[in-house]
Amino acid sequence: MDRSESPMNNLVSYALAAAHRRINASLNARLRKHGIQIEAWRLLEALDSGQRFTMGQLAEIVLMNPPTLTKLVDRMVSDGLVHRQVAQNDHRKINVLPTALGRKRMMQIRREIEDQDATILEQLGESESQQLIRLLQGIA
Amino acid sequence: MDRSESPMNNLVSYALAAAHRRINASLNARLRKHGIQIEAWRLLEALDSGQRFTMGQLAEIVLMNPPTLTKLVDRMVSDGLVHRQVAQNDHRKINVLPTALGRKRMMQIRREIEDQDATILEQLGESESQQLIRLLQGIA
DNA sequence: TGAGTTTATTTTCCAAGTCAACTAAATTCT
DNA sequence: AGAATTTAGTTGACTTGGAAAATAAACTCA
Repeated sequence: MDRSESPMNNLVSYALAAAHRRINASLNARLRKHGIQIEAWRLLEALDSGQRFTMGQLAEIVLMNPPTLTKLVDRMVSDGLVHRQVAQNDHRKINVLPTALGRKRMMQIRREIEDQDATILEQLGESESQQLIRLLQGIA
Repeated sequence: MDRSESPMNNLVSYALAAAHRRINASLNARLRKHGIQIEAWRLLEALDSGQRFTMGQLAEIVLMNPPTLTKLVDRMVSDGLVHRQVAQNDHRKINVLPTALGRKRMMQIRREIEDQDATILEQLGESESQQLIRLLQGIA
């Protein structure tokens, strides 16, 4: 097992960045034809549960910083995918809600993502994928 | 915060993105005090072997697209960390070489990175880290 | 040889991300 | 109550990233 091609290859952080880059690139290529960003899909997917989420909660879920999320939601609002609603109990908080179009778009894209994930599953095998997820969750 | 009901949490791609985000954030925080970007460190680290690398090879190693790397190298040149040299055998290719300052800076930062990686190693354990790296390399 | 193609890197123009400052609502503390 | 503090989200100035086009050197082959 030789991975000492460079001193970086022994670092978890590098292996993680490399793997992330690769799968993100292929995910992005797939989503490009839907004209949507991966974070936007995650947002729609989270919203699909029917649960109400605030901007802050969504920022954590979609893995973005708050200012970046604000701008993403701005774009999604003008694309008619979601809308904002001030929370009734706390007027500082903003709930984001999906539109009918948003839900529809999400369903289309979900297939693409599952397909992508199936490719990884096939490449690594079922049990190794499970284990990979487990190890990754140990970090995050 | 349990959101394992969400369909995203079973996806390798999501677990990977979440783990990557977390470790990158902590790595960035550490490197901020050195005023350097993680990709810049990777570049200096690669160059440290003494091997000559072209822009294209470096783009792969530091995990950046060529246009982005061009800009990073521009910045590093004006910071006095590296310099460019047209390859003698093929005048399309550009070799990037470290300056004395670049080498010095790299050594300082290497400690920071190794320290960060040790934290992960501690958190996951030696053998699980090895296995994580192995699984990640199966993807990349 | 030289027109046509491929390869390496950079440029341009635009989209997205970051940090720090800001607004506004809620909470805390005398 | 009401000044001070904390929390949620946005804004603005600036930096970085990305796709596609441009440049320029090397290769192909009739």
